[in-house]
Amino acid sequence: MDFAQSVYRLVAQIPRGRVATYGQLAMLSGRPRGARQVGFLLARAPDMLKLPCHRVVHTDGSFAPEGLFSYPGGQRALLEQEEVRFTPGGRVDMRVHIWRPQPDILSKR
DNA sequence: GGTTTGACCCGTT
DNA sequence: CAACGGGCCAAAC
Repeated sequence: MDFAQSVYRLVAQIPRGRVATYGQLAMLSGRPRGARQVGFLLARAPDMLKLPCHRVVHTDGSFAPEGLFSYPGGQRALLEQEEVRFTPGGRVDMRVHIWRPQPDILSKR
């Protein structure tokens, strides 16, 4: 399967209130060192896919650069709406919200 | 076809 | 937690 397709499909499945990391998505898509490519793919993802891109963060729970999300308050505000909890340092509490998909996530369909 | 550029990641300080 | 250095890889120039 195509790398981009795999990434897009995975992002589409991240549930509300949970987050995935770029590296994690790269790993699940069979390209362990392709984290930067995941970022690239999200940047140019077709709008019609309506992907929950705000649920993708850095491994340390920090966000994408300011200004990427047109939404007022940015990525953080979008996550707050899903009742995501943050650390005192202002990052996503990964211990709680990291997404753990079932192993067969890619084999379906 | 070499160089620069990123929605990255990791270890060290 | 922040700052730095080094590694990473495909696109864009």
